[in-house]
Amino acid sequence: MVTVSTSKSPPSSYHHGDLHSALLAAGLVALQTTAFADLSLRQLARNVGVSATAVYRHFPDKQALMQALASEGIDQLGQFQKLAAEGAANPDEAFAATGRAYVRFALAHPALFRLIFSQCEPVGSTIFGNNLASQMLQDKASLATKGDPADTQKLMIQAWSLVHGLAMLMLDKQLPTDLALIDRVIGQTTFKPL
Amino acid sequence: MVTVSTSKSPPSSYHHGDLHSALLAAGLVALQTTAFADLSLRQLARNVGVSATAVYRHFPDKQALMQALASEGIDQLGQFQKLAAEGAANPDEAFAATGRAYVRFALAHPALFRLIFSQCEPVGSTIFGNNLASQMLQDKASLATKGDPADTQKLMIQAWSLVHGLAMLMLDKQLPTDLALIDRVIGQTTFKPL
DNA sequence: CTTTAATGTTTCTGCTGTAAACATAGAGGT
DNA sequence: ACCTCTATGTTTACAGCAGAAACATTAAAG
Repeated sequence: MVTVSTSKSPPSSYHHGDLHSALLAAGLVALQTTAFADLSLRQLARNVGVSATAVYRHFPDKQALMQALASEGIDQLGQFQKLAAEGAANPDEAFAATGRAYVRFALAHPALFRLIFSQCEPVGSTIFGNNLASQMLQDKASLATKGDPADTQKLMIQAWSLVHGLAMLMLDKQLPTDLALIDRVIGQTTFKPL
Repeated sequence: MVTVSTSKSPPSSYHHGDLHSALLAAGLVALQTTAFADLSLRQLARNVGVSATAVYRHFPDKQALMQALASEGIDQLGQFQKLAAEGAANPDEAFAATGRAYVRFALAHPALFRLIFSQCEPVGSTIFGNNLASQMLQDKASLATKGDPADTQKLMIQAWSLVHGLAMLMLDKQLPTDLALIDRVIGQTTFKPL
């Protein structure tokens, strides 16, 4: 997680103090209003008040910065899902809540959400493995399928596909961005197409 | 649909003959090996053998070209789905086959598939409305839900989200690109989480 | 204090989209 | 046959981008 260095460093000209974190923070801010494809290293450098090529002292290239931002996004998503699950009454509700949180996060942070998935393999294999909520999810799925590992895997993938598709279609304006629709599609209880 | 003009025009220097179609065709070819974000007007112009700015006589800007390509992609996807549905034994099978075709098309034409959805609103509201197979799909869904319009809509959106999510997760290497997995996730029969 | 490694800056190259001015050729009117 | 108009090309130019190379500054370690 990026801790936006509130700690030290009066901006004493030349050396910035913590350019690495500053760039990540600026990146996250920029992603609130800019599509990830339109992020420019130079613009970020300008925002931070540093020359264009200074970035390369901290990231080998643009993609490395993007990956770091994506990783940040994965953490935030996971935390958001965890929070949603904790507010649920029972495991089934928690499973559904995690799905709703997934879609809501995507709608709330479109550019960041897209960035996460634009980094394909790099970010450390799969989001799945890196998402803070995924272990908890697996447990709940396993519970719903009474432990059968094949069914559990199938349920997980179906649920993930459903929420991911819904999120993407809404982000891409193929479906209306409608919170009630999310609930209707995901359902209040565990997703059970088996 | 782009008919790759086999018809006329010996390339008599200066005037190309049918640059509009040639650019679309070149674009579709390029998309077989290049991510849509990496498509360059200049490269396309080079491939077609024309100066960089000639493009602007036929498309107001880059996005217009992209939209035209996206529209082409929607048609191709629709045809592919239609074909898949026609080979099915019953309406339920046809519905599932259309979903499988959706994912398979995405895997076979990743850049084109992504391009379609990157064009958000422009392409003429929704893919949904423009997809050749969508009316047929709606009929089959309506049949499965015994005509209830709310349930039909819900079924359509669930099915679309499921296949779209599966396709995107596979394209983004979050899930293995595994044809058997597609079948298991979509199921052989109509998707019935109701 | 001096050396050195980390972190900045300038300058440069080659790519991109696109605007403006100019060139060419084919079609229609005389 | 000739002139003109319009569609469709080309050249040139500009600004913004990612990134390489050479140089500057500074803080910390000897």
